[in-house]
Amino acid sequence: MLYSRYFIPTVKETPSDAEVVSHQLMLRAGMIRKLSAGIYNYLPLGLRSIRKFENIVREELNRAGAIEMLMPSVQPAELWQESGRWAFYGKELLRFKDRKENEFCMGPTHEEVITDMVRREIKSYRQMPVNFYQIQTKFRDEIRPRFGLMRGREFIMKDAYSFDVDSSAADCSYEKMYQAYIRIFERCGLNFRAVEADTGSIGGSSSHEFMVLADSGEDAIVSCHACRYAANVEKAESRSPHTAKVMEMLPMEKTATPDMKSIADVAAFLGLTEDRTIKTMVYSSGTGEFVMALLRGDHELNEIKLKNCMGWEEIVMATEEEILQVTGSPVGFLGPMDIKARVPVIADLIVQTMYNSVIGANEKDMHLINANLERDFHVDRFADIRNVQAGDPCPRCESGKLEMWRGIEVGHVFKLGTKYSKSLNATYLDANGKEQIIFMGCYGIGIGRTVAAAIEQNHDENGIIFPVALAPFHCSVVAVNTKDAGVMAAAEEIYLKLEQAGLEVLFDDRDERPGVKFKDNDLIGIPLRIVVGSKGLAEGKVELKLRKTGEMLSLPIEQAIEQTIQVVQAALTMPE
RNA sequence: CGGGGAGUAGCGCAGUCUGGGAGCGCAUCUGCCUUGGGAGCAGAGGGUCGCAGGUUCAAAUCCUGUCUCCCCGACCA
Repeated sequence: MLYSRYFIPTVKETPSDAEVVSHQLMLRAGMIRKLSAGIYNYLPLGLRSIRKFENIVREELNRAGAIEMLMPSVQPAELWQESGRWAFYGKELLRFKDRKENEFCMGPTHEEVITDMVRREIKSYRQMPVNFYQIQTKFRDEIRPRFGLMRGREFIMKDAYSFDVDSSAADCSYEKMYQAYIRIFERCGLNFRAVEADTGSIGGSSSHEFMVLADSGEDAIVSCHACRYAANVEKAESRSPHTAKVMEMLPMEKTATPDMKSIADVAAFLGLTEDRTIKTMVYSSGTGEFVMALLRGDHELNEIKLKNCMGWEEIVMATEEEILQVTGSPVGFLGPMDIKARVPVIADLIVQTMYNSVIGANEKDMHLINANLERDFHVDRFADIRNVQAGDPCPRCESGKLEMWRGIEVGHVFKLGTKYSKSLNATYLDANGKEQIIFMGCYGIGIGRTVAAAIEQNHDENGIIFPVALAPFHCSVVAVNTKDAGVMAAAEEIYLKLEQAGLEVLFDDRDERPGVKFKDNDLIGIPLRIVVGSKGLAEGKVELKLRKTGEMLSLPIEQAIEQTIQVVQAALTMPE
């Protein structure tokens, strides 16, 4: 490709509305341009990287036996009404009517459409297992799109759906996809973890997320340093505490803590560490039910765990008025004693092991010290309702401790069970001619998000450092001075030879000063660069520079070509 | 949806408080010059100041409304 005839509108200054590095660099490198909030044009260079990744996904899914198809992005409301999600999905589902006043939506995901197709076409156990996938544009009207391709409203997603005769066959399909995902992200050279995850609104029995590790990630994940356990913090289990040694209970006293509303304030005021306090929080189901949650003062409540524990569909923090109604106390001094309304009290497991704690007196400006379980206050149920912390013991192995990371969710696999096949009545006849419900799994990969995550993980102050597998071009050839006929001839020859070898080459033939070309080549992240200049050429040499290491080699032309080909091929070789 | 911020040339911004010539840097175009890390000189083009209404002799600037975008939060494969 001739740079001068291609279209790479690079930008020197960082656009003011881009916050994270991948967004900034994709804009600066001329890969994307915003059309509207969360909606982007993919410019030629950006599209090349996206296609690269799509093809890796295709190759690995085909290898795993999945079958590609394509579903429409516009979907009829009836299917969503049938599955029950028309009412449930909320404003994220973009709805509209056609000229005949029939209701439609832009597909945010395709469980309904694929299940509808399958229930019409798959009738026999002989037709399974089967796994359909597509790479297609989704639309989700996110409350707050941000970070460029990281969280768009319109975005490209690979979604796959497996159909099996029973639960154990479905587990097998799930495992295949899980392994395919590992290969996909490994081929991209990404540093990632597969973690246990909450199933959220998609539902189903269990799921794993594939997380690219990056400080800018929106998710917190933990992994055990000793065993394979890894989980999203939303889901990560805290190990039930060893039974603590029994301590002598001191007499409880009420003490004034004027205006001390936070745990930090109270602990400091009383001269104690935060782990000696118990904090009390009130949550609502949004439908008039409340729960009081007790946690050790230095711990954080995990709303998802509490929600699941209560069996609620929604969970929201109670408002100050609601708290006053329920407890009779203003926020900041809550405790489980003498509460006005009868609400369940759920305490984190570790509260069982606490003695002589500080707890809100349920009265303005008052706390209790030396409060003890059972003697002084009652708990209805103990449950794991806190977020794990870095350094916590691993819930699966004896010696491990949990490490904490930030991650970008690039893939998610779910065991759906019969959630959709049941509501949409997708059944088959088994070997005995008996009707059975199909078992499903679904599997997503954010295409644009993965490319963005790769940039998030691979960049420096000069720009993107693409892994070879995702680079829009494998290498570039830079002619330092385009007016020098010898330089141009040599550069062109190198360019042609590399292309003949099957490499994707960007030939920077622009009539620009060298500095401009170097800056642009660095910015757009081409892994290898051959620079042809008059000085080196006089000695028959050119320069080969590796974007990643900055390593610079002065080599004879043929050798530079050979090495470039070798490096690219080595990087692209598929595992096994 | 709550809180905060911003819309002035393709990009980054000043000007708005205190009303009166629409500006700066980069980019673009022309010419000269230059060619190993975003050069230099000279010249040129480009903006109904987000939109609508109001106040005024006069509005980018004051008032009202409205739209869009960004950040934080809640929310979310």
